[in-house]
Amino acid sequence: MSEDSFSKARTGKKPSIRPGDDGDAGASKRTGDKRERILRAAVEVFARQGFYNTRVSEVAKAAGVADGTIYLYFESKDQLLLSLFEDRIEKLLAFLAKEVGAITDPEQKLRRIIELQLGLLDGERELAEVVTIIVRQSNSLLREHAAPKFVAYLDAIAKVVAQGQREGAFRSDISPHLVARAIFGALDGIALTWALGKPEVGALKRSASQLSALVLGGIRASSETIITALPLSR
Amino acid sequence: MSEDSFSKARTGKKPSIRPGDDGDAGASKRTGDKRERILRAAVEVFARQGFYNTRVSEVAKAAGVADGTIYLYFESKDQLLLSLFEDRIEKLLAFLAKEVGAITDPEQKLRRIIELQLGLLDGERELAEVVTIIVRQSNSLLREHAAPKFVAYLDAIAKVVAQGQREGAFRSDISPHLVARAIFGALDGIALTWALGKPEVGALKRSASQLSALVLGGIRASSETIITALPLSR
Amino acid sequence: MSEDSFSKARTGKKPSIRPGDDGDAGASKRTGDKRERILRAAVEVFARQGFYNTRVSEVAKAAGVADGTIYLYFESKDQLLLSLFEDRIEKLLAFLAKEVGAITDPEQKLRRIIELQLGLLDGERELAEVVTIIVRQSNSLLREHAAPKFVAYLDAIAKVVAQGQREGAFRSDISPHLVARAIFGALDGIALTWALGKPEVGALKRSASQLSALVLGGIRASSETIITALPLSR
Amino acid sequence: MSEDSFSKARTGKKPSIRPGDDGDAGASKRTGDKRERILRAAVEVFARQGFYNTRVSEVAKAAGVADGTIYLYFESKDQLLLSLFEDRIEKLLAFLAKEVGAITDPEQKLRRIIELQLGLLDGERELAEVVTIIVRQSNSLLREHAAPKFVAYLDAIAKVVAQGQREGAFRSDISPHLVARAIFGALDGIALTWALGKPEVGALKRSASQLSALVLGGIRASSETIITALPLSR
DNA sequence: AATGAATGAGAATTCATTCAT
DNA sequence: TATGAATGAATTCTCATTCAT
Repeated sequence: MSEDSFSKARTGKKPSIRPGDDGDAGASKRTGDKRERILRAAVEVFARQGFYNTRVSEVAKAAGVADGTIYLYFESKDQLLLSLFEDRIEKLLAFLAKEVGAITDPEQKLRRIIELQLGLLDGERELAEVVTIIVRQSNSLLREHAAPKFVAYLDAIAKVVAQGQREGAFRSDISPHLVARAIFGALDGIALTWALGKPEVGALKRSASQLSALVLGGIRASSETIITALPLSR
Repeated sequence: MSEDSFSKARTGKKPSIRPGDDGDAGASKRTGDKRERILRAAVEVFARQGFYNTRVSEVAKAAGVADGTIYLYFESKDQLLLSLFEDRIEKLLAFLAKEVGAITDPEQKLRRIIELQLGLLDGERELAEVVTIIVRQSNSLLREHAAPKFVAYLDAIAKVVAQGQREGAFRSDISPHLVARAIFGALDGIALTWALGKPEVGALKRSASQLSALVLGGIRASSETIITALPLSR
Repeated sequence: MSEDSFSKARTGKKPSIRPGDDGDAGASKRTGDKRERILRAAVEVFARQGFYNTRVSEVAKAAGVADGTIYLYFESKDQLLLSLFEDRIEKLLAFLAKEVGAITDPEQKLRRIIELQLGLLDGERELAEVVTIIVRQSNSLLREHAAPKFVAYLDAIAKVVAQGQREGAFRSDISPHLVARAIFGALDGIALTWALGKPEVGALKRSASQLSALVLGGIRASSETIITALPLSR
Repeated sequence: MSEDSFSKARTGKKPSIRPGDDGDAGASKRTGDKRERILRAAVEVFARQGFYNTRVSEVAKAAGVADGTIYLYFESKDQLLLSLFEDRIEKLLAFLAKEVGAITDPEQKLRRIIELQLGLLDGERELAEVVTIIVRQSNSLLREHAAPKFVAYLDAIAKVVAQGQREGAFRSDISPHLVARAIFGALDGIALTWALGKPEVGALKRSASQLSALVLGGIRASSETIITALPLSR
């Protein structure tokens, strides 16, 4: 169901040497600093206005740098979005590994993941936003460049589901990947409508716990028999 | 968390009398025909390339009309997207009412809705695509103009959930609206990943039945007690 | 978690910081220089081809800048014309004040004004052209934006006439403002036909002195009695 | 001080046979009727909005015909303006000949001309408007196509002045053509400022008589000696 | 490294003109 | 003849990207 180009540079003339385009998260003194400032500004502005409705100059302004500076760190506006995504999802995966790795119960793991993506954990809200933002912006970006990372994220969720199935806690008749997608989508949908309405933190928290209930109710092994007894489609 | 205007036409001068602005779905010979052709072309192209990566001229070409013709039927590119959304979601709601109205069992209703949005019902795939497409393109559009219709769609789903709760078939400790959003999001997520991969109808069908299983397992009344016995969040 | 503006662009977002918007006539190295170059090019091209028959790109070319550069200094093509008018008429008024202020005799003052508008004074021809050009291009511009300045110019002429009347040098039975308009119109008409034919400087000079003779003959106090003795209209 | 293209047709494909493009003023039953209606509508709309700010469709609407119909009578929008001018100025000249021919006194003749161009004579206001309108719209039109007719009009005025000079009523040291241009310009300027302000017929009438006084005072033979005794320019 | 003025390709939109009915 | 829906060339304006300082 989706789409676009995300290729063509407007004029041409690829830049050559950029100061700190190491892709390394570790911020060096000046460089990484600025790169990070730009990324942070980009998340904020893209989240508010959308990628296509954001001018590079707006990101620059929000980052407190000159327009041209952005091109010292990123090849193009598209690359900026892509870098943003890769950089953040990597951190998200790392965070996930750490957070979830410490938990043994699959159910608790899923709760944690849900809270994480809804930005309810610590100061990691920004991390969470990026995934959602990117997915909503450019399918072409997603399709052509970011898909692997995105898939890795979904895989991480799926792995938890698979674990639950192995341990007998979760029903086995549903594909872990489907569950992962459904969870991701549900989270995305909740975030969307939450953003469309009047954002209210309490509501989001409540949604998180209800979604957990819903999802866990759905995959808990006990549901299995009943479900399969019904005709699945018409 | 969001953004834009979706208002001003370039100059002004609203086209007052448009050839076929009857709003009638039945395409008359010349008139409704052309408007409809443009809408159909737009769905297709927007779905493939995304709204922002689609040139008006591309829609025109796909519709087999001249660029200018588009502006005989729609005020602007933005309005085209908006009209598309309003026109289709209305039909979707009507279709939903008809399809779902004939069913009494809430569970079966939800299955039907899921199949509908995944475009698995008859030739109504296009109807379904539009909702997903628009939601992915412009939040501002959604927020400022299309939100009411979108909400109506979610409400229709929520109503089914509420019915199930009243009848005692579904657990009552989860907000029907949350369920609606979650279902919508899950469907959207599934459609997205389906589109990102190599679209294969069988897979989508399987996903539909699994998602039904997941969701129904999650909201069936039997899940209730178990869930609430667990700590809802960390 | 959201996005775009959809507000674009085409219309809003006033260029806030323009490179050289000092309004200062003295061209600094880069800045005022370019704005001034564009204005000068605009006068020239508009004068030759007319506002509506001039493409922005033609002005750009004449100014030796890129098309987009024009929009760094002026909001739109219309604004360029308006700015041109305001900028120049202001200078014209200033020049008028200086030139005419030094003269005491009202008759001599009028002569000077006539010469000024015909572009016979020094290198001030360009100043003069603008007034004539704008008046001929857009009534709406004149009506909606430039009228005050234009009126100020006419007022300046009227003031001289009024002075002459007070001093008894000019007849008092004709409205100073009417005289001002007539003089302006006559000058404009002369310039027009001069431009329509084969421009020849000598001719313009002769015209100036003859027009002075005509006008002064018409408003000199001595004419008064004779005139009023005749039936003014049918 | 002048300009434009007035040439290029937008697409091409010159029409071939038009119903009533005889250039004949005598309106045939259907044809001339419609042609005349279009012309009248054009004067009105062009006068109000200016040629370049008027859409062909607006003229059509004002004339109560379809857009395409205009092209049955006129080759192009440009040609419409041109035809308008030629048609009307011819009538204006004829009217002038009749009106002025009946008068012997040059002074009275000039008064009459002034009143005519200000649209103060009978129902001939429209005739008068056209001259003023065209002169303000497209110099290129004037320069390339209408100049001869326009010159004929100015000549008619000049002739009256020359007659007065021959008869000794007007001073001989001013070129009749210059006087003609000055009168034309003054009238034009008065009409312009009248239109820019709040049109009020009384004011226009008063202006006419004052302008007559001014002009006649300026060219009456009695002014001569005094004038020439002064230095004409700096 | 950083800046931000300048660039110019690209895109939406308009509107004179055509032509099938 | 008349119509007006359709056409598509032309034009303004935007904004990602460059590069001289």
